[in-house]
Amino acid sequence: MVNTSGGNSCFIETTHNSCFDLLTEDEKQLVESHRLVVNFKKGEIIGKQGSFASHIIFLNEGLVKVYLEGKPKDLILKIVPSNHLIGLPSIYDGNNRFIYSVATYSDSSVSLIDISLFKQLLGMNSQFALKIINILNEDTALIYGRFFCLTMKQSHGRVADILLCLAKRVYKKDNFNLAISRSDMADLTGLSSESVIRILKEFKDNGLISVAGKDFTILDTARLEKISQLG
Amino acid sequence: MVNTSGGNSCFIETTHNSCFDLLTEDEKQLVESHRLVVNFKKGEIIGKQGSFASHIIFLNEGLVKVYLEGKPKDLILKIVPSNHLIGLPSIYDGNNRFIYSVATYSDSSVSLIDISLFKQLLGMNSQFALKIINILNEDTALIYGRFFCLTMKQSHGRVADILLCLAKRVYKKDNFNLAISRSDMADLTGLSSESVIRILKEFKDNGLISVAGKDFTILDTARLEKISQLG
DNA sequence: AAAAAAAAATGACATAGATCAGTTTTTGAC
DNA sequence: GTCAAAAACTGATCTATGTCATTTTTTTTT
Repeated sequence: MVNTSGGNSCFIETTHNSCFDLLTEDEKQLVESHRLVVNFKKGEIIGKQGSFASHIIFLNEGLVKVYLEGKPKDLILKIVPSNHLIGLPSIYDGNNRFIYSVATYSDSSVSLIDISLFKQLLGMNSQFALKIINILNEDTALIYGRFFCLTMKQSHGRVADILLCLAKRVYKKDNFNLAISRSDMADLTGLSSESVIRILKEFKDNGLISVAGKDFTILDTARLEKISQLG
Repeated sequence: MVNTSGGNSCFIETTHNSCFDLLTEDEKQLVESHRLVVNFKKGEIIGKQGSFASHIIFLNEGLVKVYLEGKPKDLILKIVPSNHLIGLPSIYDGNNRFIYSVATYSDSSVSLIDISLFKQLLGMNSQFALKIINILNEDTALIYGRFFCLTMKQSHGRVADILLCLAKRVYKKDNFNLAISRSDMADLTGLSSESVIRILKEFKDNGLISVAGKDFTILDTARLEKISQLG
């Protein structure tokens, strides 16, 4: 199920909301009463790498990117859709820092859960802890896949990969109106925007996709998948 | 403490044996009685990506690499020294598969702990589970650092990085006799062995290090660190 | 609706690092 | 200690992709 090498490396489909089902009524109540709902506009930063992580983030609605800040360019670790937990790796014995930055692609709503409450729950409820371990491990598999993709595949493979990912996981259909810019796609693939544009044109010329502005249609999934494997 | 961007990306110093201290005497006994000790020679494969992960691995003695298998080249995720747990990400609700391969750099001894027993312990003992979450998160931070290093730094930075890592963490002194080959260093840095050799020569010519065969001495840590930052 | 700003597209060029084809050195076996 | 095999090294290319400079298109603002 979890595909490490070769495959697609976009984001996890399974949602994280179910983990709260493992809490007792009292524990749920505790979370509910300590939950803060905050809205963010497109492009805003929800969490900043290195800063004190006071809360675990649950994305109610929206689309965000999780990334490491770099001098010339950032490294996007993953895209996270709604109903996912963000910031779990900040749960760390030492100081609870954000190990990455989080910013919105579109208007988003998040619930903030106090990190010490969250740790308390983990220490109280081992079934909940086990579920969180599951979520962390699923995430790890995802990041490994992306790590592999960005270090071992070359440009065509990476673009094919991201196109398939967008179709299959984000929009769940073969034709979609892309919410992100070419420059975002460049960040996502670790390429320059010029390269992304050139490769998209190539794919278009070869009948793999049709592109008109932000309207994309995947025409030849099979061939794209082949290219994604190691092209 | 955990350095994500910029810094060194080799492996984690803190050992994992302490996590077992959180078990009760009965639980410890259970682990002890189900533990299998196995020895591996240099270059042998301990775990194979994709195969069924029946056990969690604890490295008693030795040095191993954890890597994703790739067609032309593998991607080394991390080097793991003794007293570390390996294979924790296999703890996954679905099928327990190895999400990576594990092979020895040198003769090694491991303890194998049945994965369902391990899961059982996690479900029983929430303090233990919390500790495992900590270990997973520390690991995640490490991998992020390496991900950043291999995607954002160029060749000189990567080689400087690995040299510093070897000196600081593996051998814990500035002069050491390297156990791994240039080709292993290439794998570790994601470069070709020719490039590694050329850069080592360059560093040598510039008085940053001295190299004679497998004997390395770090001469100018400060400058190497600068190069490692983003060179 | 016009003007300004941002994003997308295109072409020319530069370059980091891979690949290839060799030579030299080291290691290991008998 | 000799020979064979592997590893280390070197130099000459090659190529994928980034960078830069410019134009066209789209989006946003007024």
